[in-house]
This record gives sequence, C-alpha cells and structure tokens, in this order.
Amino acid sequence: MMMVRKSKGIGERHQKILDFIQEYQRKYKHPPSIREIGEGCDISSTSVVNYYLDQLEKNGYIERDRKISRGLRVTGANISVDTLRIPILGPIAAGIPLPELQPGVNYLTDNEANAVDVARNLLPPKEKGTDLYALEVKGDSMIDAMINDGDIVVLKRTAEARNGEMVAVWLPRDNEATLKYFFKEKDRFRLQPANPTMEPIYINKDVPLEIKGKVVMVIRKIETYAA
Amino acid sequence: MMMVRKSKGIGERHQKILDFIQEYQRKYKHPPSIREIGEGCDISSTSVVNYYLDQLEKNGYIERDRKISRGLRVTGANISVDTLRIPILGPIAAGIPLPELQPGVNYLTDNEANAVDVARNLLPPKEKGTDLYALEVKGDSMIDAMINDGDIVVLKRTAEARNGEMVAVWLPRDNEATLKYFFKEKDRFRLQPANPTMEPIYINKDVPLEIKGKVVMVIRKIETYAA
DNA sequence: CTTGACATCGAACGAATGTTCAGGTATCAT
DNA sequence: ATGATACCTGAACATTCGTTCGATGTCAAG
Repeated sequence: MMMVRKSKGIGERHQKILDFIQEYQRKYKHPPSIREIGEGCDISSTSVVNYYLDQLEKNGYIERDRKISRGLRVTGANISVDTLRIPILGPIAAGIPLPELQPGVNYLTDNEANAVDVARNLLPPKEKGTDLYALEVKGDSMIDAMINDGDIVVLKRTAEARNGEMVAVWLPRDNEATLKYFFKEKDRFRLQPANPTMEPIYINKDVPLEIKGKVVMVIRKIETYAA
Repeated sequence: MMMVRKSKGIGERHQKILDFIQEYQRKYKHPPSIREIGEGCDISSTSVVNYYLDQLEKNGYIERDRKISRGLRVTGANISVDTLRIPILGPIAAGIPLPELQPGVNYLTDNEANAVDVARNLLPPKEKGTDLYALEVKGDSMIDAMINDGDIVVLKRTAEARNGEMVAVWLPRDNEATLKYFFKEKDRFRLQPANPTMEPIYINKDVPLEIKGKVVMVIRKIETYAA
C-alpha cells in the first residue's frame, strides 16, 4: 500500500521552504542561510533543513553551491526574482483554435525555448504572473490589431473583459481567432480593431464567443541584426 | 594643487573590482567573497578589498549587507545579470528631431522610470547592451510600421544599415522622423513601411538622411488592466 | 624635513555558516 | 512484533568569511 506521508515528489514542507527562499531573496536581495531557513520555516535543526535542501536539489527544484555561504537558488520558472518567465502556449492565427486553458493550472515551464522572460517592473506591481501566458502570432490576420506575424502577445487569463480591453477571442461562428478591443453594448459585443482606420465587428450576444484572455503586452523581436 | 592619484570618483582599481564582481556573479550565480575579489583583482589583503568596497558603497556603486556572507551587489544599470536596463532617451514622433546620440557614450541609467528592462535571452547572446537605447513612440505617425502610440522601440545605435533592416531615420528634407525598412538601391534609398499595404518612400542618395539606429525590439504595454 | 591623507599589507579574531554524526520517534508493510 | 523508511533533534566540528588593527609605504603640501 502507498504510504500517506511519502508523496514522492514535493511535500508541504518542501513547498514552504521553496516559498521561503523566494520570498527571502526578493526581500533581502540575497539567498537565506540554512539557519535562516530553519527559523523561517519552524525547523529547529540545521541538519533537517539540509536534509530537505538535499531532496529539493535531487528533484531539481533548487541548485546548491555546497560550501559556499548562501549558495543556493531556486531553479525553474524564473531566471531571476526580477523576471517572470511566461510560457508560450502555442500559436494564434485566424483559422486555428486557441490553445485550451485549464482553469487554475499553472503553465510554468523552465524551458527557455517555449517561454518569454519579462522584467517584473514592466508589469503591474501586483501581478503575480501565475495566470499569464503568451501566444505567438502566425500570419497577418492580426494586422488590424497592429500585431505582426511573429509577434508575441502576453495575455492574462480571464473569461470576462471590461470595456476597452484588448482581448483574445475565439469566434466559433466564423472559425476565427482574433485580437480586438472589447466593448459590451446593449445586446451585442463590439470588437474594435486597434487600427483606427478599420471598422469594428459586431457580434450579437446570442452568438457564441469565447474570451480567452486580455492582452497585457506585445513583444516584437526583430531578428535581422547581429550583436 | 590636485593630487594625481586621487580621482575623486572612481579609480582604475575600483573599476576592476566592479567588473570582477559582475563577471563573477554572471559566472557563478552568486556574489564573490571578499577574499575571492582579492585573488581576482591581485589584492593581497582582505582589508584592502574591504577598503575599496567601502568606497564603492559610499559612492553608490554597490550595496552591501555587512556581516552577511557574499552580501554585496552592484547597483545601477541592471537589476540583475539576466536583464539589460535600456535607457529611454526620449520620444520619437513625426515632427520632432530624434535625440542626438553621442557616439561611444553609454546612456546607462539606474532610473527605472526612464528605462526598460529586457531579459537578456530576448536579445542575441552576444549583445552586450552598451549601444542599445530606446525611444517612446508619440502619436500615430509610425502606424504604417505597425507601431502604435506609446510603444517602446529598442534600437541599436548605428550609422549604417543593411538591406532589410528596420531603422530609425531622420529626414531633414521633410522634417520627419520615422521607422522604416531600409533598402539601398542603385542611386536611391527605399524606405519601406512594415505594413505591406502601404507604398514605400524613395529618397535620392543626394538627399540628406540620418540613420539613427536599427530597430531590435518593439514593446507594447497595455495598461488597461489591473493585476 | 615633517606632516598627514591615502593606499597597502599581514595577521589575528570572532561570528556566520555548511557539514556530520549519533541517536531519537513515528508510520507502515510484512 | 519487527524491520525498514522517512522524519527529526541536538550538538560538535571545520571552514568560510567579514572585521579590526597595527605597521609600512607613497606622495604632495607646508
């Protein structure tokens, strides 16, 4: 039979230590010592902290420089405390459905290739980053939203939108994924292109319309240069 | 008379220490100890290192957490080794001249308000970041380059451009600053808007034309949401 | 030449910190 | 019951590391 306490992966206490390290790092700009972790996590003995740290290292949650004071750092999602790693879940294009978002799931990845790193101070200070994801724009279909082929759009997961926010929507009726400014009117939705010279689209409220998230940031990398 | 050795601000040795700390941090992911700095900078005594560290701290070049092992970090330009702080030199708009760039000068700033922080891995690996600067787009004049009011364009300082690169140019003839794809043809330059539906501008080679830099990245922050 | 600010050295001290170990306790499968 | 395994304790130990201090060298001003 399976033991209850043994949760193969990470336990409550592991998580607490992990959280403590990150919070400490953010607060003091340097990692905590073993003893400080002990105090912060109600562990009386340094050897126990060491014990957990070893496990966290084995499972790849942290890196340690043994013998070096405060030589530990959490690996994974974020390359530094000042940066958020936002996963690129897939492409967004006119004719293909948007990737499904499991509500409440974190899409954190430590795979640099499938993520963009964004400095924290480019986002609102309260932004935790857990419900952010990114899509890579394919094709010119978003051109009326001032968004180009190859651009990366960062979105915040939401099912509702306030007027004036730019949202990613899926229109089953037209088999269309698009980025538009969103306005709720009497009995219809108005999807307004960012480009002021273009006309809005009107969608009656009885027509299905899925809001997949609101746009938080657009990043366009120009690759035609070498450093 | 002024003494020669005393250079009020920062000396050669201070700089060496500063460089060493940054290089060490990049390499080992944690700050060096006093003794390691000594070895790396050919200083035989820890007290001398401490002596210089004190001065660097007084002048605001580094921060120290006394008593804490390896508790020092360089302040200023970059919030972390994984991030480049790129100064926003000013606005770019149709009718106003571009900010003058002193060749060879670094515009590094520690003022967060006048800079954007960009994760290093969003730029080419060799990019040192010293000749990067950013401009904030004002108005809709760049709309044909798929660039909106309020966007931040990151540029690499250069006076020459290769065909196909997007550059910031100043056209004294038309009193116009603009962002366009650059092509050199027989005896004229072709400035091609990013928006494929728009027509290029042709400039004869005898017409003055100042290339201020090539576009490396465009960042659009959408502020209409709260975390 | 003397003085004093600055720079450097070497050594010693003590606090901070990672490591190790000998033993405890609880839970669970057999 | 029993042994295995995970979890935990307390203490001692060995380094690492920041700090301090007295001595020395250098150079420009008085």
